Amino acid sequence: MLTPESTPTRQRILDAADHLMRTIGLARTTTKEIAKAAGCSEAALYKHFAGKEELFVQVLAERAPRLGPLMAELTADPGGRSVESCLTDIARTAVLFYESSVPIAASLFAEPALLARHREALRPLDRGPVVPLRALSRYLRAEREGGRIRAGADTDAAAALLLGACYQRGFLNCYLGEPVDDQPLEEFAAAIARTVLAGIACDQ
Amino acid sequence: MLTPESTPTRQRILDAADHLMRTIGLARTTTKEIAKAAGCSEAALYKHFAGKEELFVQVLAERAPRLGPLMAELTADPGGRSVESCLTDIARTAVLFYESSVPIAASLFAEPALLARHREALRPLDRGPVVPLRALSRYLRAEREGGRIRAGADTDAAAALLLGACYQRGFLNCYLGEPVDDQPLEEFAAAIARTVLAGIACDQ
DNA sequence: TGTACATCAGTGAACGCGCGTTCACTGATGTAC
DNA sequence: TGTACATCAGTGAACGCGCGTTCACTGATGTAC
Repeated sequence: MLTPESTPTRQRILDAADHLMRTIGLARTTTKEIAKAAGCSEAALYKHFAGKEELFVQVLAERAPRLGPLMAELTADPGGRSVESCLTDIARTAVLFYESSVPIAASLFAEPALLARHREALRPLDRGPVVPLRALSRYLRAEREGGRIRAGADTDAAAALLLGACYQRGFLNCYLGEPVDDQPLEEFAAAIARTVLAGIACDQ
Repeated sequence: MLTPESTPTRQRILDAADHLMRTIGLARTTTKEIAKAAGCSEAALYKHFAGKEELFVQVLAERAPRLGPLMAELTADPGGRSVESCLTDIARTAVLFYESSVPIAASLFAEPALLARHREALRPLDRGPVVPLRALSRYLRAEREGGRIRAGADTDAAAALLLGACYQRGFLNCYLGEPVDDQPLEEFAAAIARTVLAGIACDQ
């Protein structure tokens, strides 16, 4: 069944806008370009959205990738595998996620009014960029109670370090348009996981 | 003496553009607004710059804050103070620096053509966002040779962790328009410095 | 069943506005003789 | 010294273009009787 939100044309418009924002940039993503990419008339945009800003807000709400669910999977069964391999998986996933979300998220700084509206949509506690930080800290606390992380370890700081490194790497890859250095992703993920863990793991 | 590059009107235009990009955003920073803020006519902009894009490129080249020099200061005399207090200083400085540079740097994603031109200006090895990462890694290597950092420690990973955490915090403060959490900057800086150091410092 | 009407997604063409840019010009300062 | 001309920073007004948006309309599908 077709709810108003899942009507095919509407979805094609959102897909087209999302794709254009990533490729030609927010500033060049005009109503004309969106309509052309979606295969409809410009007028059709206004049948589905109140205006251009409203359309962008919906793209952000409905097309933004989410790291939360991915991390929930990776930390679902903490007992089965080593903390280090778990953190390595998280790091690899996080870099790729940030690489995909940075181009759109960052470009909002060019339109503060849009950024402000988007912020309102992030108010719910289970949304927004802080969620992964809290989820990782929670996972580390669980491991601390399980005795695999040192008793005095600062799990918030460890989470900020690991995800921060991934975030910066994802951002810089986009910003520089090429890999930051010649270190493969897998190696980077393993190295930061190992190094942050060295500071918080129990001595064997 | 007045070189063509330091003529007063030109400087006022650059200042005005820089200020507007930070406040009303790249998209709303029009030639009309810049001229008004700089106290000159729009036509005057074209006496000093070939066009709007050229003006923005110069703002990026001449007004972008630099973290490198600040870090050079902080790591100038490594012997005198503890590594932990040094890393704490670096973390505090880095968060503030990133907070100030994110709004403009990020908004370039809205105009990929501008981002591409800016990247060319970052080609010199002593410029660009990778410089602080390398500088911090170099400092840590020096400390490793001095015997205050463990022999096997991965200084690149440690640098990526510390500055990455600062970068993400700076970005999120701007993105969310309010502090990420209620932890004061000083506490955050101390916590991540301590935690990353725990993984790489020599056991006492 | 056929017929008359309602609903609805979507269109082509036009609209006004604000943008970046250019033009012919001005008034002040410097310079040659 | 005065005079004639050159240079230069800066201006007000206009320009065309592309943008977001709206308008009257169409053709297909659903519905009452």
